[in-house]
Amino acid sequence: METAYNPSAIESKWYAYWLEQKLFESKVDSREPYTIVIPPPNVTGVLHMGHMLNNTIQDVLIRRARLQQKNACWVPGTDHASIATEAKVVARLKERGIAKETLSREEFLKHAWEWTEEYGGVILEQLKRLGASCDWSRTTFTMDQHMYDSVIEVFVDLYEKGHIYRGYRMVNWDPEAKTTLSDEEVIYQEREGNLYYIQYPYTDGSGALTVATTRPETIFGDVAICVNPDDPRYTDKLGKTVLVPIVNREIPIISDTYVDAEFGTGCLKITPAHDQNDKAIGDKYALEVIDALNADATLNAYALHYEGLDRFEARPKIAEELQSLGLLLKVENHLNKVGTSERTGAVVEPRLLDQWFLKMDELVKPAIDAVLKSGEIKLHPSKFDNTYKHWLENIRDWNISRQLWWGQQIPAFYYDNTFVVARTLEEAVDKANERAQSAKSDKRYTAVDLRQDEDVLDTWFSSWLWPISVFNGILEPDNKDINYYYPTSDLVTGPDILFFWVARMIISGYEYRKTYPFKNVYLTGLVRDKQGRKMSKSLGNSPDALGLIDTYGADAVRVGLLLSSAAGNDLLFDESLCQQGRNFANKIWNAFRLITSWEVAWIAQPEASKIGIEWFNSQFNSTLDFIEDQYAKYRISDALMALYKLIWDDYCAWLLELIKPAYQQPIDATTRQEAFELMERLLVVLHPFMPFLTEELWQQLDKRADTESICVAHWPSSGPVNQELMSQFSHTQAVISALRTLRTEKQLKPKELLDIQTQQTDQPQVIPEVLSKLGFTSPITIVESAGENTLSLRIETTEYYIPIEAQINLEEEVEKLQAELEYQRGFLEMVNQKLSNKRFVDNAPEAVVAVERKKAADALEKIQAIEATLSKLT
RNA sequence: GGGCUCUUAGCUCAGUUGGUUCAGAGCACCUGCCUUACAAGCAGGGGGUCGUAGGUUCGAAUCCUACAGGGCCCACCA
Repeated sequence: METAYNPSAIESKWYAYWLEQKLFESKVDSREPYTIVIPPPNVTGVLHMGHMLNNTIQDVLIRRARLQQKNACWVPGTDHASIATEAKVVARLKERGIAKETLSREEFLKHAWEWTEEYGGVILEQLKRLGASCDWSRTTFTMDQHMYDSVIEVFVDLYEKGHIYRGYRMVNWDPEAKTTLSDEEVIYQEREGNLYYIQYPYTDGSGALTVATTRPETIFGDVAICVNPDDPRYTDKLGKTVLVPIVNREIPIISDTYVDAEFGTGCLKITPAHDQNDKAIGDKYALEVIDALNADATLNAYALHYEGLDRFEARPKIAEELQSLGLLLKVENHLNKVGTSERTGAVVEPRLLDQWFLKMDELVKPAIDAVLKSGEIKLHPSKFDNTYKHWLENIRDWNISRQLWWGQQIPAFYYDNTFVVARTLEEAVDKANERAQSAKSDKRYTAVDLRQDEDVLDTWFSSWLWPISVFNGILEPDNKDINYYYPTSDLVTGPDILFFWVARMIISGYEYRKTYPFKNVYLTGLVRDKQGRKMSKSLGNSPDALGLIDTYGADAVRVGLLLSSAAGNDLLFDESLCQQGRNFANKIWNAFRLITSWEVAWIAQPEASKIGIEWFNSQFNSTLDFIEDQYAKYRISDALMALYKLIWDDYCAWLLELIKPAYQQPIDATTRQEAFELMERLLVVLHPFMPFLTEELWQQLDKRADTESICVAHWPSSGPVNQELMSQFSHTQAVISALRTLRTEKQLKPKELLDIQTQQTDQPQVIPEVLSKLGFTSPITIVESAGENTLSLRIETTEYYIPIEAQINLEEEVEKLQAELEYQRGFLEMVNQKLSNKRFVDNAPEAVVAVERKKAADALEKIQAIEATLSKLT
């Protein structure tokens, strides 16, 4: 065996083996199911650090469940991501000189499917490199036929239940993608802008009214000027009219308490077509709506000679013209929040459009209760409860239509001046005719009379069904998969899509399965770089995920990611984390090399080995209990760290050193057997974190049948813990540590056996066999006095004081002892002071007072011992 | 603007109901070792008045208040 672990060949070998053995495939059976549905990545996405973290956690959970003999099912898949994917397809077409507008819907979709087939699923292949144990036979794409049909079914159903409606409303418009966005898809950013003070001349020629605006290009849509009714500056102006500059259109001055007299000049221009609040005021006072913008955010004919110009290009030009007209009073710098598109980054334009909405007020109720009242669903960490609650309680109707082609086309069919909602065109024709019939109309419709809505549904309107639709639970609500696997067990995702996705899945779960979609939600943190910056392409600070696997091995990367990422905490990623993972893999590799290198002989088991193994069993059991507890709390990092220490410190550093035979000496059969069994148990517990390494070693550790894999080995159960032995052992460790320190400080040769003489002052006992095995002889004798250049001194360990005999420098030692004496006297005084405090003695629990008394007694004892030693020396 | 949350060693973080075991872990760092599993290692070591200022208490990293500085979420101030 090589002296270092070399992951690359091993990883591909075992992944292929796992697939071949179908170890990740799950079928309904009588075992307890453990289900995770993957947060489907964008079908054309590539693996980044966030995915790696997220999917490693899922894999850890699913592999552990598998070892616990549960029926583990991890459903993988991808999302069609309508805006993002459509944008990419449009860009590629543009490169080839094809404009989307010149294509029919069918032609465009053909290109989109081509793209999907070309790049789709690359990310799933990359997940395999990471070791993800998904049931690939269940791979699902949100545009698969049954997934598509599920979405349509749900739309029709919700429409029929009255939850979906069509409305002419102010919506968020992305002028780049030329589609509407939901409120959640708008990201507000602070931008440096200007506040323009524009003068609107009174029609009666009595001067002008000054209005402050950040968007002078919208003056073409102005329909009124509004002031606060209590603003004394304007009370005599109410009822007058002013002229909109440039277009010279006459508009009234009105008043409403909405206007803040403190801001700007206290005058607000009302532009109902381009601002949510203006629309509200416009509606209140029955004002006209003038839309001065085109879909691509260029100005239209209302803007006269600015027609065709982009809104941001027009802005300074309009300011210039106003300046030349003498109507621009001043321009101030102004910081304001601008809504931008989550996908394209374009500045979002509020627009009045006919759109489809999902009414949320009723649907949301069970989703609130599930997390905050019944506790059916738990968020990890729970600090997200508040955020979740706030969002759901203030939820607004969801705009679910998108002006795109890539996605599920809205199943609404228009004819005459009305529409029907139906699963298919045929069904729509029938419905239209039924409706005509019941209205006693003679009119009859055929397919050519009906025209389907051009829009598609928001991507999240398909992903909110994911935990149900991957098991086909919408179309066949009683099939055996959905009944068995749903509700799923755990969901692992980032907090950035808590609203987009998690909350909505909970809503749809209660609507369509009458129960929660998952029991636990593990929210990971964001992966950031060492400086705490978000990883992004433009900063170039995002490491190549697959490159890391190539360099360090998948196991090492997994460990590196997990070691320092508590749930919900951002992870400041640094490559050194992977190094730590690699070092750990190597440590285990070498421990394995050691135990498999021994010759076995039929000799008696040394006492030290026997004790060591008994101790390690206790240590293992107590650590396993701890690990189970950490898993139960979803503290994966802590579980891993405990295991890391168990393997590195306890197994390698202590146990192996204790049982290791002398050079080229054989080992007794019992010890070797025990060491192997312990290693095997450690490998199983480690397997969820480091699947490849553990499989390799597990296979080499014993003869395994072709079909045997650590993936389906049995998770060990905890056993009894010998507390007394644990205590003795840790005491012995402390003594050894103290002795080593002494040896280092006194610069004794490493190999030199240090004769120590210990005096037991209290339980627990040191274990002489352990001391001896590790290079310290330890006749238990009491040293009464110091000889020449020899001192009986006390070495402090955590709890006890052990007299040690060693060669030392007397002067130095005296100095040290005097310092120690002073310290102890001060300490004693402090404790005595506390003990003479009546309030303390009366109020503190008995045990606490006893501890203080013991401290005092110990200190006194120490002082006396030091004084005695000093008197002998001087 | 509203709400939530955080501040503990150089870094990333544990620290449950205030009380022995509370001032910890991993990494990094320093010193000495190429000792026959592992230098991707071994042995040892130094680091913190727990953000600041008050308060409650016999006792505060822990509870309360204010302040300072981060972070997150939400919100229509033109």
